[in-house]
Amino acid sequence: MTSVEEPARPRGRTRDAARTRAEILDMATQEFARAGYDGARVDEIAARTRTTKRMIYYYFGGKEQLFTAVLERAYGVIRDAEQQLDVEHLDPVAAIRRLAELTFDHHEQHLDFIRLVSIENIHEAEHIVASEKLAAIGSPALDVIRRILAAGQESGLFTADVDAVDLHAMISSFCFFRVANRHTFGALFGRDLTDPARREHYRAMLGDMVIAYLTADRAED
Amino acid sequence: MTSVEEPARPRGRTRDAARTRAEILDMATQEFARAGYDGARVDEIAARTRTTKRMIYYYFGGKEQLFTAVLERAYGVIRDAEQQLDVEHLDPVAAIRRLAELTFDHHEQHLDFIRLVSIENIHEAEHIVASEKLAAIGSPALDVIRRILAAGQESGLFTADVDAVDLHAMISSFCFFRVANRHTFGALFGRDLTDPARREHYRAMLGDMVIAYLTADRAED
DNA sequence: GCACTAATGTACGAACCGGTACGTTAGCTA
DNA sequence: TAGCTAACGTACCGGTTCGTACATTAGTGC
Repeated sequence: MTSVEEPARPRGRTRDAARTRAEILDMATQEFARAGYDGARVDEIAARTRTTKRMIYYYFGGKEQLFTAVLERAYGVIRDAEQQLDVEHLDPVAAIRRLAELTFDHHEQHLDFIRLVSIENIHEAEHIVASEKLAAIGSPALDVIRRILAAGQESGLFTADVDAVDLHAMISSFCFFRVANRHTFGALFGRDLTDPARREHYRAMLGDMVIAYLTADRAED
Repeated sequence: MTSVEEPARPRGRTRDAARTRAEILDMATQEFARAGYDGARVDEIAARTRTTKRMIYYYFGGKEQLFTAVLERAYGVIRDAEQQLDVEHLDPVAAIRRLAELTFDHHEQHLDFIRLVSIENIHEAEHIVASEKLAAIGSPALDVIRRILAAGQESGLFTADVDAVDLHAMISSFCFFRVANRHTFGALFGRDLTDPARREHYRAMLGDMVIAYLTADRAED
């Protein structure tokens, strides 16, 4: 990728199945994220690789399967990142805040992934549903949230009656919306939600919101 | 739309520019929302109207302009609904909660609109940016939020340092995500965020979250 | 009732695009 | 080094799809 190719081999197309496959996946990710499933062009993906369209069909079978493979890899990256989570040594409040911040950062750093998820939702998650890999991918983050939540609720720190899935949805909502809808939001309300100058503001706002919700005084209930 | 057509006119195509235009717009909204911009088929839109493809080009010019017209009308509907907002007679806490609930309901009732917004974001809001109508559409809801927020902050009820745009983003995030991403979320986490049985739960959760955030004890700051 | 135009229908073209038939070669193995 | 196969390239096909040229008619104004 970093212009290291000519020196290694003078001319003749070397054969490297793994590299070719990975290169197709990389370019396909970019193209699908750029234009959506129907807007993406198989020829365009091929043109950006060092191989030809023929190889896309050779390795993946077709456009549909290629998109599924792109999704599988993208979700795999997320899952791997979630497995690195290390927040359980913190007290529940700090742990949840840290988790929210990491989710925030992750969304910001994986713009292509956010687009792929939006696109997949337009297609009603049909590729995910049909994928065996994605059916069983699980979510390490959910387990982490579950344990922190249990600790916080047991100690009486957390008053809210939520489970891990709902809390995950709450955190993801804000992170996802901020990135995915920044174009229409910016155009209509004149505010760029991803302006670096406001990044810390929104990151703190998310943490404040989640903690306020979890620890709110619920005397009135 | 309710099978009232044959009795009125026996056969010959009656001419009604307004009706034809509106019918095209209706079907285009459905088709674009169903399949995305590139996935939508002009022929399919035409087939669902009582007129022909020719009329789409006659009235709108092309696919691109048709999509812009669809967006313009969809956003117009939202704006009109927002102008009906009547919550300022309530105290700030109740007013914000009510506003959040109305936003929640509105998202749930306009699934096509949510999809169109997702699609427009994939295209980086290019149609909105290019539309004069949408550039000047404004947001009545923002003004309402601004006033409630000012009242709440002045009285000391609201401790959070947010402005109307950010609060609107917070509320919209949850409402939008719940509907727009329900397919991938459901497939991956096994929970249907739009299950009617959980509707009240999420509606209350949103209100709780926003109010908790706005009124949180910020002694530690 | 005549003329004019807005509104509508038909038929078709040309480019695009996913997919494939067919041929070739690098590199490993025996 | 001969032979075999995974890996690759070229050229092309056929259906799809946006868009339009051309013909027609309903309704309106005079």
